[in-house]
Amino acid sequence: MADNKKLVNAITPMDQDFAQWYTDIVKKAEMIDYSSVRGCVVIRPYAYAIWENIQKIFDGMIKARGHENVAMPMFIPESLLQKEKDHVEGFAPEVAWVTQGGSEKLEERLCVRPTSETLFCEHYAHIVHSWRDLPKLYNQWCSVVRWEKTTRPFLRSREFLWQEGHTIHATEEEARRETLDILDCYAELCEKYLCMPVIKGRKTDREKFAGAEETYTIEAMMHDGKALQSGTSHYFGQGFAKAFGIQFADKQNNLAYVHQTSWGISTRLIGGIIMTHGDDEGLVLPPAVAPVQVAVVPVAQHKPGVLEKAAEVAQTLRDAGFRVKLDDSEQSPGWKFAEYEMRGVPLRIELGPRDIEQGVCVLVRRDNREKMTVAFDQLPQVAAQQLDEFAKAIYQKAKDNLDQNTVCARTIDEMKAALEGRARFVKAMWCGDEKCEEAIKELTGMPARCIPFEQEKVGDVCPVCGRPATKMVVFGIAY
RNA sequence: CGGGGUGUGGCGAAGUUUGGUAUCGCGCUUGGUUCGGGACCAAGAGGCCUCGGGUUCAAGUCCCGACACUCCGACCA
Repeated sequence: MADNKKLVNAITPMDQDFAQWYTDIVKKAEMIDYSSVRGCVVIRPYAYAIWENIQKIFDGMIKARGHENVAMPMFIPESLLQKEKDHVEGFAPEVAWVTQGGSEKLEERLCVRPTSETLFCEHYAHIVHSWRDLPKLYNQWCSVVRWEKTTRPFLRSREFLWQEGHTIHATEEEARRETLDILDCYAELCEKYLCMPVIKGRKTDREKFAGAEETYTIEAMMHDGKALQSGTSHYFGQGFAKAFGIQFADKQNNLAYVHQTSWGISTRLIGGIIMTHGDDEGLVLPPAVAPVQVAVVPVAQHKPGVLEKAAEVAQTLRDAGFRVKLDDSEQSPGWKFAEYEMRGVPLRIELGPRDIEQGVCVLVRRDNREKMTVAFDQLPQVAAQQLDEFAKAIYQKAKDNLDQNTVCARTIDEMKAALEGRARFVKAMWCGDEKCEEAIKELTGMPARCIPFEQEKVGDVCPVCGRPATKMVVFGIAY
């Protein structure tokens, strides 16, 4: 009987089939439900709580930097979308259109926003007149729609939640600094809070955002060695400003165009967390965003005093600022242990009559299943310390994965060889010619992920054309 | 959008070759016994077999079509 149950609830081992493992997790940990529209999912409370925690952290970061939240409409008239040529070309293939309102056919069809540059631009053109109006540091939390061909929960859905920042500045220097500062915020969010090491860098022209002058990115490596673009920040120059007429009188009373940025992170980060830290038992969640940081499991809870003590312990931890779940359901302790491991709760406390007698409880870490006996009066300090070490440990594990699966290559053959058996990141020199970049993609299957800020010299010449090469590029298979 | 796979109570499957009363396990409900790694016993409830058309006395099963999920490719946060 117990065996059958295990079979039913089993998560496909990640080494056997990583994609199936991912799908099993999002369903079994109650993160999503499929809706009747292809590519659109229900984000269930457990996953949404993670998103809310990400929002709180990042929203706090940008508010501290002077950014303000706004809400833009979700519809963009076709004529507005078409004002910037590169932009519309980039997005046209994947926009959803509204052609009818009620029973009336619309004069002009409306696109459901795939991103809101055009709306921000139109608005900025209305409200900006003087250098005194600048900068405008706007952000919105919303959902956007992109009619993707193939979809996967969190990683690529037709509607997804994100944050899009859109700022305009009086000078190029200030706008460029904003672009890079935000990239640093993204890197901090990922590394410090989500425990995901990232590579910061610039996208090649081929990979940059439609309409951008420069696109910057943070690239993370998933457990299977594939890359996940986890955040992106663009410098637009004055391209949009000119297309939309965002002008202001500068200090010398000359009419000038603004310099613009935009940047975003999305619920894709949740997919990143799953694929960075998860294991065959299920999720492993970074403490900073875990909806439950400590699960309290009473053992022999019908015995007098057990539930009372468990409730007291849970409350003590809540008072100390932790997110705590006391599970007093009728499930067996073993079931609860497995359940909270599957859900990735960083710490579990087991508490039974034997412990209570001795004034202790058992604390178990999700990452290594290490058990330790902790006196009640030590609990808040030990929990804080263990959460801290937990975060460091899962960061280090992800960092080791990144380091051990990043290789240098000087020739196409070496690049191909690097992908033996599994996906990896490959560092190689590049001459800067887009044709060579394309050749590498064709020959190895890897697009350029980014030109890292931290450059290394891994060779002297481009592996494709043999010409001198000075830029080191990270290539990899992407989600 | 191209190529595969799948669709049967909430979940996982059998049944489809050879058409003939809808099966099993888990979960759920109720009662009882349990409780330190997914407990056990007993009694119950729950199904237009994805949807739409055909063929047939009769369709989960055969034929045609749609849709969804999923994997592998081309594109993206």
